[in-house]
Amino acid sequence: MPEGPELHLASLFVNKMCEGVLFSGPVRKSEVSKNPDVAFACDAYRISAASRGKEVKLTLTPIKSDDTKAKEAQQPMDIVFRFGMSGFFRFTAEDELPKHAHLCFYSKEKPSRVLSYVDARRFGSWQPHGTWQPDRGPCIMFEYESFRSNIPPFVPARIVLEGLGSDDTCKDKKPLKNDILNRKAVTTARKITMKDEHADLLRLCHTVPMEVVHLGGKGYDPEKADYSEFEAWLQCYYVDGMKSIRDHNGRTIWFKGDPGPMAPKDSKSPKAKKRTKKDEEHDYTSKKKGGGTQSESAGMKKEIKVAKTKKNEQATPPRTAKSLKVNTPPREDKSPARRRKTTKLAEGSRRRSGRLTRQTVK
DNA sequence: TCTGTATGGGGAA
DNA sequence: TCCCCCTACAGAT
Repeated sequence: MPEGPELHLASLFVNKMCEGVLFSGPVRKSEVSKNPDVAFACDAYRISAASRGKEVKLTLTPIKSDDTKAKEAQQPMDIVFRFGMSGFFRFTAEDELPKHAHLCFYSKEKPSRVLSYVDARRFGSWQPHGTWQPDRGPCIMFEYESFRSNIPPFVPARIVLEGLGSDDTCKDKKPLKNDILNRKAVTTARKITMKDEHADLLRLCHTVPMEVVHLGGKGYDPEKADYSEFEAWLQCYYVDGMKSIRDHNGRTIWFKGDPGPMAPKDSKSPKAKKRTKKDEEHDYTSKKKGGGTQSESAGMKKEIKVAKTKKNEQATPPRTAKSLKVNTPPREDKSPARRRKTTKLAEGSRRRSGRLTRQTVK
């Protein structure tokens, strides 16, 4: 499922920060981004946001003035964002524009404030005049009934899904559609989840991200937010005592107990992963010492690209370590060193709350 | 300085 | 099915 909760929180963030703010001028794109320019310039406009699954839509709405009434009225523009691995929104002073800000909306006042789309890895994308991607499935958080009705049962998942109807048979039916899931409902859902090992898998796809959305008042700021509450909520991902295996795509699956019959036969934990020939070929940095092969030239090409990128972007001061307190049952190894290690490795990913599950079912 | 890890999604094979 | 698009950062060397 990944980023659902995070994208939704991003839309809430935009609406909160941009409420009452008048934006003005052109939308500016960084030079390094390969995403399309946003041909929108307006003397005065407002910004609002909505989310659906793993997409966020910004709507730029021009404000009519006497001047513009005489001219042709400018139309609103939707821009649909997908965050890739590292996208998020910030709202800052103009002189505090974040590194890797790739699309910027400037407020009308001086000095300006800026709503910026920030994306270090640049895997994210945006589409001017965009629409919700038509071939995506229903939003598991806010189109739960649709999500539930037309899911073809993948054969490997048959055992898990067997016996599930198209209807949600759980007693707690509050968190549907655009209803607001209150804390009481979350608690109820959690009790059901904990109580029944065979809790409805489809429902968990809905309740787990909704729990993240409703974790409470820490706000949305992927660079500065306090993730301790979220980290305490995690039950499996990077939690001491849990197991992990790489699947055939090299993706790490976290779980506890028996991995099940479909576990990759030669799978290893991430740390024990043996370096393969494919890894070597993929690793352009190690080619520096080699001699004149085709892959080397490809590697060098990449290096040049990397150097180019670094030239365009300023260095970031090192981040300070964040503390991690996991409020789950006591574990054997609680040494600060161990905790620091797992925390830092996971930090960047764990903060991407939506892609995490409390209990991975595989 | 080098290496491994994070893993969404487009597109080629 | 797999490559590729990218950067940040911790830990190893």
